[in-house]
Amino acid sequence: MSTTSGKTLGGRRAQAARNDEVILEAARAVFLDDPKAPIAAVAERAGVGISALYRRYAGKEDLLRQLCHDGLRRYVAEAETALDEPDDWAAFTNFLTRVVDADVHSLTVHLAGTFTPTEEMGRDAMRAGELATALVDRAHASGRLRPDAVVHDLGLLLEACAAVRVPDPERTRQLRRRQLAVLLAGLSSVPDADPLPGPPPAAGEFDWRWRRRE
Amino acid sequence: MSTTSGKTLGGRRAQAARNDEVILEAARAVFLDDPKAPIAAVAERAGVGISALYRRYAGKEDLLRQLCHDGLRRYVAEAETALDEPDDWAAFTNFLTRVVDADVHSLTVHLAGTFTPTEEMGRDAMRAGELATALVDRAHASGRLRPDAVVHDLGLLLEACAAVRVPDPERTRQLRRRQLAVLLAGLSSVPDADPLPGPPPAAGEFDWRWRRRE
DNA sequence: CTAACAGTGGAACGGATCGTTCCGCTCTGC
DNA sequence: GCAGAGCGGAACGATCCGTTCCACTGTTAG
Repeated sequence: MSTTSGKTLGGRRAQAARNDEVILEAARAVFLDDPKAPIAAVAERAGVGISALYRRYAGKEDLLRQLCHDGLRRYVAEAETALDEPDDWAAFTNFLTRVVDADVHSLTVHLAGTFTPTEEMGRDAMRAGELATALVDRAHASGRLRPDAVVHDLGLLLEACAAVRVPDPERTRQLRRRQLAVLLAGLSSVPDADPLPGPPPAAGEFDWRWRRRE
Repeated sequence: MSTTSGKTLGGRRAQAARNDEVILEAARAVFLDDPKAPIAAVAERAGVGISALYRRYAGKEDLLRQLCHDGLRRYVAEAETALDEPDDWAAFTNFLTRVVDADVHSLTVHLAGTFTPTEEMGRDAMRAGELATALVDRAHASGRLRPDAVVHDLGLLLEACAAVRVPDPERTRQLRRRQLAVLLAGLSSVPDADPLPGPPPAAGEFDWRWRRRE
């Protein structure tokens, strides 16, 4: 193998570099399945020892934080991509489909509270909120989103989809798409529908998860 | 206080009888909030010692089983009540509203797997399935339920509502009603709607929770 | 060729949690 | 007044889990 500082590395270095990916992937899979899985489960799933984990992350909290932040960035990225779509309603539905498929909700909200967030995460979360608002505004403009739906109804919607879980991941994805279809149908404007009940979900009502667990 | 074997008891006996209720209520509240809360939390919430608990139940599993069975019976009772309603669609929606309000789903599905079920529970679960099917059939007959919705879509729906959680219980109820409204709107038949995607949820797909945790 | 070392596996440790038991106390019912 | 039902809560033992530590291995610089 090449030993110089070229692109491809052989031996230990290469294995180490590959482990970076393998470990992150394993962590995603494990914590997606169970937000409070032990760290040893991640190592086992990755097929490495525990040391390989602690060499890369200061502790469990560090790993969780990174994972959550990745999820948040994914959310923002999907929103930005969706905003490029010319059709207002399609932008809205495509965004939700992508986010549900990627299980971003489990990576962000369900992991919150298990670590102290960074300031950058706060900024990203704010940006995420702005982008979501923009998507909802455009969906309203298209006339296909029922007028009494608000941004924070997305929180309910994503929670509902993330709650669908069966052992098989692919089947989970299918059932979530079905759930999403029902919810989107329910959020579509129809001539004379009863208005949605109760005070609509408000800004701070879902932040409680982000506060440090007691 | 009367000491004879009349209806009202005074002193210790009365306190003990009252504790029966208090403890069950506390257990419901605690395990509804967190399915794997420690038993001590129940005792604390009830304002009694741990002994008072173990005097009534052989162990945690016993308590959980009873709680879950109660939830199942409640589900059946609500379904039977709903079936008395003449209007087919109203029977369907009223049933769901009652079940969601009572948080029956958290009492049954979310507690499953933490104990070995009894045969009677199996029978009740089967009866619950039959009643739910009857309600869905009538809803279909009314023409207001979209034709491609199936019984087991109720599982998704209830899961979605149970997933809504905020610290305040009353607010939780409001938000769940809103979620339910969206879902019911989505399940309502409209002239030319896209069919729901994917193979519909099937019979055995939600039973995995009832299998003993590995 | 070899000494230093980055990278690793996994045993071991210490703390936390939780179900259950047990003992001593109180107050009732006879 | 006494036997005992009912109870509070400390104590115990079993897990579980995050983190540390050490011995080992293959690589790489010189």
